[in-house]
Amino acid sequence: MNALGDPTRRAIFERLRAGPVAVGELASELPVSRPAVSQHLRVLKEAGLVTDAKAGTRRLYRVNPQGLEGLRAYFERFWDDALAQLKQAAENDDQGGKR
Amino acid sequence: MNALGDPTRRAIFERLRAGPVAVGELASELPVSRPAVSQHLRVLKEAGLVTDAKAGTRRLYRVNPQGLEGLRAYFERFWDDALAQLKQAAENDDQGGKR
DNA sequence: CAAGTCCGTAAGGTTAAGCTTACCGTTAGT
DNA sequence: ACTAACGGTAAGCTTAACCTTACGGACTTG
Repeated sequence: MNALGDPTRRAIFERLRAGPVAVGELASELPVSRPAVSQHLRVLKEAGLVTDAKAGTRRLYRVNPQGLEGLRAYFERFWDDALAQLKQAAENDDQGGKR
Repeated sequence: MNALGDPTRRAIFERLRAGPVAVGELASELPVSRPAVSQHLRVLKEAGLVTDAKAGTRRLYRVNPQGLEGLRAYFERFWDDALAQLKQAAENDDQGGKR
């Protein structure tokens, strides 16, 4: 989750949405250097959001559907709870808890 | 999205999932000071993830379902694209890779 | 083997994020 | 009106995130 907090990393992630891309190509399309892209990719990889595969001398990165599923489930749960909270607040004006 | 990048902010957000909470109570449950909580709440509010309402001398914060829906939709779209990408990659492999 | 790509890692500098203390406005109760 | 509780804001410091340059390893080709 922290991984998507950085704008550059989100840009990389969104670029990867279209399909596998090599590190150099990513760097050429972004306003940062190639090593910076490598570091961002490492963060994304450790977060389980992307996977990498050697392709000759290059290295292709792509989105990891499993990692995405985790985030989707996270927000889905949150969303359901928020709705339940709203419904309960609408039905009951009761406020418990503190005095 | 940047709003949920910070661990403390995520803790606040998850605490708010159970229902409306006042600023002081949040601070008492977290390892940070009350002003820090206020600042985090401001970020969350500007991101549209929470809403606030005066309640006497206190101020109750709660999760904003609309903001959550935006995030959910974002990942949903990503999820669909990732699946499409996977399917296409599988088809390409079927046709025999190129060299 | 030699040369050329492509990429990851290390080291260092710079900026911004997060936290704390201090101060002030607002609301409620006595 | 006075006091106390609650919370937002300002100023300042500290740490960590991010970027760049420099270097070295892995792989392919002539």
